[in-house]
Amino acid sequence: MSLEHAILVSLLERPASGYELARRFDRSIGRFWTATHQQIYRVLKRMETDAWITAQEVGQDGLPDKKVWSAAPAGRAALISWLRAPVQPEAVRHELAVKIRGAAFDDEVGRAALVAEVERYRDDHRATLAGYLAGERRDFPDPDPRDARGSLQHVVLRGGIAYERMVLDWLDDVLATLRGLDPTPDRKATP
Amino acid sequence: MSLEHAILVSLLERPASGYELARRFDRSIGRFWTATHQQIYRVLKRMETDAWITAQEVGQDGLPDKKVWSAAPAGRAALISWLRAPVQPEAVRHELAVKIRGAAFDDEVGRAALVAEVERYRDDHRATLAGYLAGERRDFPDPDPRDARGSLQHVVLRGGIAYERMVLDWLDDVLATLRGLDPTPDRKATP
DNA sequence: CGCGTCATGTAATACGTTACATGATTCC
DNA sequence: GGAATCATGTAACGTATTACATGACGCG
Repeated sequence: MSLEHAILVSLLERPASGYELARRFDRSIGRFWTATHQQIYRVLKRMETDAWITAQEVGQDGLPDKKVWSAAPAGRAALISWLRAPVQPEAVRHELAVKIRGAAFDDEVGRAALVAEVERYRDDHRATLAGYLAGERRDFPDPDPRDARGSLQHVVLRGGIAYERMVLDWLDDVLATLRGLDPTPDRKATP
Repeated sequence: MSLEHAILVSLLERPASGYELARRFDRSIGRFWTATHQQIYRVLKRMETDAWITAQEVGQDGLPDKKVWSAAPAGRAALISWLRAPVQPEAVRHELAVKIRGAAFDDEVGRAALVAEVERYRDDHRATLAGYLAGERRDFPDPDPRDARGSLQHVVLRGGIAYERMVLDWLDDVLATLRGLDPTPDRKATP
């Protein structure tokens, strides 16, 4: 597991409150690691008892105080030891692929619904790609290879961009395939 | 959730015992949905009580009897209603991306270890791609657009192939980036 | 004055992972 | 004779998701 580690990386990049972390997990870090605020608060609590992070209370004008968390030396050490451990193979969960193979057992109506869903899904990914490209122009207009942190953030972003482009091409392939099918459902398995 | 649905698609494609399903989830279906035998047995039990699937006891020479599961009409109906529901956005978990961004806070030794890990990871993905391409040559040597089931299985496989190619290209980019870094860890966050 | 956002949580339930368990067969 | 595979599970634990809860502030 490594929500802890994703949080440590984020806090090393810049200290943050639990709420701010949750928003980062909705935006930039969410590109490669998702988490909800409930998970984050629970893990922050555990990390504090382990002395991986320390809080600083910060008063705000008109808003309740917030606890700004920073990575402590023990947290940095835990992160580094995890960084040097072998990468676990990813657990793949691709719901759309299940639906596509399932479409063999649905009829014309269901296939049309799936085509519409794939188009909507493609629109989402187009928007994600546009957001990544805008972020790249904003954050990396003039890459500096001596800036390790920036170079690493940039290569992860390029991975997101490559992923989205691949998905968009594949979704075009999926749509062409779905549209080219005979409209009769496959009933071989239940005659 | 949709382990149930992945199982239904698999059983509609071909009835199977729990054990056979677990092996499919290690191989072909595992490309886009992973599950262990413990999960599968638990879900099969639930699906049987819901009358989504039915078992047929099959005796085997020298081996214990096996229960061969098939999708029942209620299961097919449940699958079709799920197929027509909106696709949920995927929850992304990309451990390697976390490690890459974390590498900004590790030193030369840690970066070298990460380079070695990325190379190993790239070898795994090369092997996966080779396996997909071999499967494509074996199962789809002469695609027939009138075969809906085959066309849909094939487009999902092409998605896997496109994904692996994208990952391999990106890993080359990652390696070039890691090798081009200044070997000093980034300590701005913990001065 | 109601809605959205900032900010922080608890509780219940569902899901996933790891380890353990059993017993037969086939292959080397 | 030992290892691997077939076949089916149970138990314990940890993680994730969903719903619920609270309260202050700012905007229109």
